[in-house]
Amino acid sequence: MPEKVTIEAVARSAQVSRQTVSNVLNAPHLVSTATRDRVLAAIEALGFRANQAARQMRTGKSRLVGVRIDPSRNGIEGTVLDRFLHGLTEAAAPAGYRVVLYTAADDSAEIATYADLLAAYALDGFILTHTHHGDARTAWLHEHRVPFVTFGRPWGGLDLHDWVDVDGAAGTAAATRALLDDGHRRIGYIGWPEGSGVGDDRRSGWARELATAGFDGAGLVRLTPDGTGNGEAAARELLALPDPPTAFVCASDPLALGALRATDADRVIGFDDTVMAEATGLSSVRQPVADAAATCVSLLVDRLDGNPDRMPARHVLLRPHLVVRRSRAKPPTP
Amino acid sequence: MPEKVTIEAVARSAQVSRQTVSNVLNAPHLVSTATRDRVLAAIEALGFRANQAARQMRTGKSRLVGVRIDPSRNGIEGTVLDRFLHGLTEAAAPAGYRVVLYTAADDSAEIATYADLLAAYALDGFILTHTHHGDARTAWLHEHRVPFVTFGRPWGGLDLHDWVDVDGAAGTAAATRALLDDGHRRIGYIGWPEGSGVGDDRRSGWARELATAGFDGAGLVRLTPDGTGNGEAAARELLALPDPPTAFVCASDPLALGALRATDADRVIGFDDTVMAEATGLSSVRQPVADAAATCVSLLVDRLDGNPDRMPARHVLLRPHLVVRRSRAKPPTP
DNA sequence: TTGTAAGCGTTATCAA
DNA sequence: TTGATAACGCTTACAA
Repeated sequence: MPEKVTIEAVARSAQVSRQTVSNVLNAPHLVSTATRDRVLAAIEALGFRANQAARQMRTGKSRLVGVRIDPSRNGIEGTVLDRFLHGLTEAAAPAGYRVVLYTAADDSAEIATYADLLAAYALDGFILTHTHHGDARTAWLHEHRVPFVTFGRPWGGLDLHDWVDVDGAAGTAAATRALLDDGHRRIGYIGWPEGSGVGDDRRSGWARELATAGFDGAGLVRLTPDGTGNGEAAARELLALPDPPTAFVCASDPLALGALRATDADRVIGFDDTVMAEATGLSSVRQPVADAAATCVSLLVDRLDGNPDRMPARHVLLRPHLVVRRSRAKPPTP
Repeated sequence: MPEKVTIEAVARSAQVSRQTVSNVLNAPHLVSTATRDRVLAAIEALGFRANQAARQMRTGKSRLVGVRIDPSRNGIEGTVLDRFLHGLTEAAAPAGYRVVLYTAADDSAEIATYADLLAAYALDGFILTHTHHGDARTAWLHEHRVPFVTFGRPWGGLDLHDWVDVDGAAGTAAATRALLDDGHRRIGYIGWPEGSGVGDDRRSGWARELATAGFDGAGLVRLTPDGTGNGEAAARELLALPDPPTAFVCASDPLALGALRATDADRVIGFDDTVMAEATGLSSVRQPVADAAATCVSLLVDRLDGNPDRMPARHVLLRPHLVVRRSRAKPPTP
């Protein structure tokens, strides 16, 4: 390991006391320009980097934030979560923070982990994903005054913490709009079973856009989990209708990929713009995941560096955009 | 935040000195059973958790290991990396270690980050991915005596560090074997351009298995990067041959998905078993990523807890397995 | 503007 | 077997 350079060594090298070096670092305005430059030069020359452990003992701050990493359950989340983690790590570093990972099987296990991480490593805050109705985690963190930001709205829970989310409805609305613009009039929706905030949100965008355009989506919905063949079966059911849809908006790329086996790519739009969309030339709604991550970091860091308490909860809703692949179909002959 | 419980509080509560509590934690054999139980009870009752920063100041160990998180470039790596990170985090926790993330644009940036992470946070070690020929990172870490394990062989570089890898050749060999068992005799290979250790390795498994069975793969190879349409184009080229292949082994799921558009799923096998394989019912070779992660952690922790120096480099090669989806085709009529 | 002293929570050393 | 003391590297009073 590289031998360690302490503040003491810098002080000796710059011919000042330890405290002056510390002041250069933490309160530069207290130090004369001449000494500051001399100290800075010494820091540079020796490659000094303040030891966090020692710093933490005095300040109580670790400059570490925690994020849970999930097993990529139903796949999609995996790739989005991955981009999210990368975005967080990249945004946190320039702000002087590092990301620590943890896993947890459920909310209560996660809460136990908070306690552990807080006591042992003094994490400064957390970034939560997969918020849901009646989330025990946010309640616990709030109660214990631990700073945190969620990626995902509280979905029916109390709205008293910072959150960042992507407007899924706006995404499916844009997809629907694009299909309408291509002349489609009957546009089906293949999504997830009711009850998940994210799924319901995405469906509402399709329904809203269709209604706005004066068309009716009644009967053109099939709800099913992601999974082999599910998207295809749903699409076939809809296509077997007396007055079948000519295009599909889907809640996910796996579902869209299934629908694709029942019809062609120009009439199907997926969600999340995963590798499978890219690999098959499928149009898909892309979440601004890196933006979301950067925003989460920025909200959290604001709170950590500012006064954590007297700061109102802030909410940011980002708009996804449609990634169009292949030329879309000409108006269908009705 | 939960109020902090120090070793001092435990000592008072158990009517012993601070040092005795510390001994119970770090050298239990020095303490009588009676006092030990009393101290343990107090620890439990107060919910004491040793402060890592303070501990680190004495021991120099942070119980933190670093892992780089990449932007999911060409997609596949994203989902595999994601599973890997999850596996690492899950395996590290019971061993008392936490995972810290960092990003880096290239090797030299990563090396700069090591220095930073080591100086500021005193990370105990690193787990590296994406090893390549002439990897400057492993050289630097070795030179600075920083413990590390790589997920991936050194591919031509010096073999003097611990590594864990998946035997890609065994995977494509198994895929080839399965197609041979189904009666296929001319089996094409669609893979990545030459030069990447991983890609060359996968191709060699197909070639070897075909040769072993007494068949010839000459002319049945197409090499192309992952990307929209590439797999399809490659498959079509091969199918246009005078004596075309009846089945395909592919280096990745995106390539396989492309090939799938040129022929049917029963004759194509992908690699990495990503969501797209699952969503389309494609057979694919699955890497034991969680095993690999657990093995990396175990090798690293061994080295950290044991004597880091006098320990020979250890290498572990894990076997992937073929995930068969859909019934495979009957022997083709030649 | 700079320096002195104290203390954060832990463990290593050494004495009892 | 247990306990007192010092030290890890830093920052926050406070004094010069």
